[in-house]
Amino acid sequence: MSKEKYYITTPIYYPSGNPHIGHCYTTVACDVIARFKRLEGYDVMFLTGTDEHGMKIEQKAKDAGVTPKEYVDPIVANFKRLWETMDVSYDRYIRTTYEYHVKSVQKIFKTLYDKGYIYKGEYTGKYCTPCESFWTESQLDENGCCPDCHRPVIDAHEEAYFLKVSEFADKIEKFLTETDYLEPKSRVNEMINNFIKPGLEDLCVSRTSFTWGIPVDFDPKHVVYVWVDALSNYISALGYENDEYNDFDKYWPADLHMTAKEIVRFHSIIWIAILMMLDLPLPKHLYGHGWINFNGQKMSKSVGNVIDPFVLAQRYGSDAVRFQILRDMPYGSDSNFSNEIMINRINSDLANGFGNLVSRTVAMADKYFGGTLPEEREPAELDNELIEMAKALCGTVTPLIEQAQLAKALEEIFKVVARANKYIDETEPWILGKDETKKARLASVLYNLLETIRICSGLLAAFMPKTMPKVWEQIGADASLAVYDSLSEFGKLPANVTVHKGEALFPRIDVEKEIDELNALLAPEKTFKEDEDLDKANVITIDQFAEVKLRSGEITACEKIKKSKKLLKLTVDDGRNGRQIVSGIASWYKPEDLIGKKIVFVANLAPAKLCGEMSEGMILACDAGEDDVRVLFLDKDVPNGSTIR
RNA sequence: GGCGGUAUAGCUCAGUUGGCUAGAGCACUUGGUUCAUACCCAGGGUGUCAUUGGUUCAAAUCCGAUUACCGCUACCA
Repeated sequence: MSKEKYYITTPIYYPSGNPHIGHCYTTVACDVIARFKRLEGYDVMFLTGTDEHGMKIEQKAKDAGVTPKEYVDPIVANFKRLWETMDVSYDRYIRTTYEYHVKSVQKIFKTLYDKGYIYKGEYTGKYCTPCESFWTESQLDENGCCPDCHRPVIDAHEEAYFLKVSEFADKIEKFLTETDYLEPKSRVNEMINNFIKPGLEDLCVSRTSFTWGIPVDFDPKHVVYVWVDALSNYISALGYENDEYNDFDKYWPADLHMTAKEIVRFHSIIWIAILMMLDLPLPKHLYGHGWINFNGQKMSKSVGNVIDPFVLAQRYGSDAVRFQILRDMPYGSDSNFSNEIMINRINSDLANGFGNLVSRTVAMADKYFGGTLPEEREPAELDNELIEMAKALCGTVTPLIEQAQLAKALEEIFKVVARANKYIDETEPWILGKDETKKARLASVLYNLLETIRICSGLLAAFMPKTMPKVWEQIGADASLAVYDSLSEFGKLPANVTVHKGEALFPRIDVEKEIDELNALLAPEKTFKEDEDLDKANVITIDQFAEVKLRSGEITACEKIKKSKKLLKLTVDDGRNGRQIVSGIASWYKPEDLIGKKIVFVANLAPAKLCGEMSEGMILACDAGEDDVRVLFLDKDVPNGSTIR
């Protein structure tokens, strides 16, 4: 009987920066599923990797004065180090810079070209002449100007290859609506309504504006653009069109592509189109999960809330981190993360719930029987509910894990843990322990607890691979009892099992103390590169500075501009006739946060019309982080219209 | 602006095809217990089920309107 295969993938991550908790979530979720599938007896292929080409990396490498490969190598090493830290059991790691992948992509590109699915055309974009950069409409700033230098852009054309995805619109729509490929289902609507219904456009799949990528072998001034390059990793890593591996026939199609929601589009439309063009079988499932927010806001360095997974793993153990990020991720939507949530979760579920259950059970077996249970038993009616729950658990959890509903699966397991704790109170083993005639009853109680722990720990092993073997050691089970079939049977431990008291599995954490320490750790993290920008060429004279007229003002009214996501319309009391200023800060401030506040504005900026609203000036704000902006506020008693110098 | 979604206890959320006093976990609080990691068990809620109109014997649950918030809106990877 040959084992069934199971092929699961993470996206390949873009190593333009170091990995964070978001990468952890996707990868750890895949790891749990992969481990669980292995437990079930599947022949699992778990793939992860890095997507290392593209303009952004070329640029970052240039800034750092190294080659793109040199830039990327240490970051890739960090990704691998993180997966090691987090006990991620990937079977294969692909880098798009690997020779074999390059070969595959070139062949795929050529095949698509020969089949007529790729054709040469012209790409129209926005071009900023001073920056020598191409931009897309969506990248432009709120004024429709260059996002870097904020100067106007012009229409520009470059020769490029296009992929005829438009031809496949109907087939893709059918695939998305008639199969359960894309989960959660709400994403299907978004894909259909936003892309397919308005008319799917052909996709530009090559670039000439940068060189860090896979060359189109029959037209070397072109580089294969991300779509064909990155997405192909899922098949090139199995040896499709290369000699490095040859298990494509064995593992393809993928059983599950796991991704975060922002790249669902690529995996549900573009990837499917490419596979259809290549006449390859289509993957079975795509799960687009939500993001991890920090205290309800996006993660941001300036708030000190970027969570370094290495730090967390070091402080709490990788298992606790794995547990937490999966435990609170609701199916299909974003989750909240904070140090406090994490610590509370560790305390209540892991320390108080599961850890303490193991601790008290083992301690009693030790105290009343010297560690080894006698074989005599005395069952009672009371035992049945616990036993039935434990026996049914595996059957409940298995499909949940299959559907990537990992939070739900954990919830089910911890219901049984809670029931076991209650069972101890109901049976009162400490009273049985004092009565010589109740030894058989006591042995039954403890045995039932040990068995319940065995089943729970067997199912939890995919989630917390480091800790569960310690549990088995303590309850006197060896790993052979943590095989899948034994997890739906009750009574696998030997009747005269011997337990071994051990360390607390998950020590309780002092919440307040811990949070203080974490905050202290995060505070000095900030590093600034600004000084590097302040070279001699940027020095200005005091007269030049005086040309900018800065004044104080008070925001007397403020509202969102309906047509724009970013813009707020401010009415400012400038100590004179008042003026209206439009500012692109809606992502960070709500109108009610601003009304009544004193701000600094540029008084002599040329007026401009933004989204149909006149803006007379600009308020000052500071880039507090990668995606964080803070307005400069003045003291309440500063008169409106004062000169600032 | 277009398309979609959500609005339920202090917090995070369950509430299946409309049906009995609307639930869970956390937090809080009272009591119990002592085997255990100051832990575990039990009890404790005046929640306008966002607002509003409608369908129905009956609506948190279906339909309409309103408000608020969120997601997606394509060549960034």
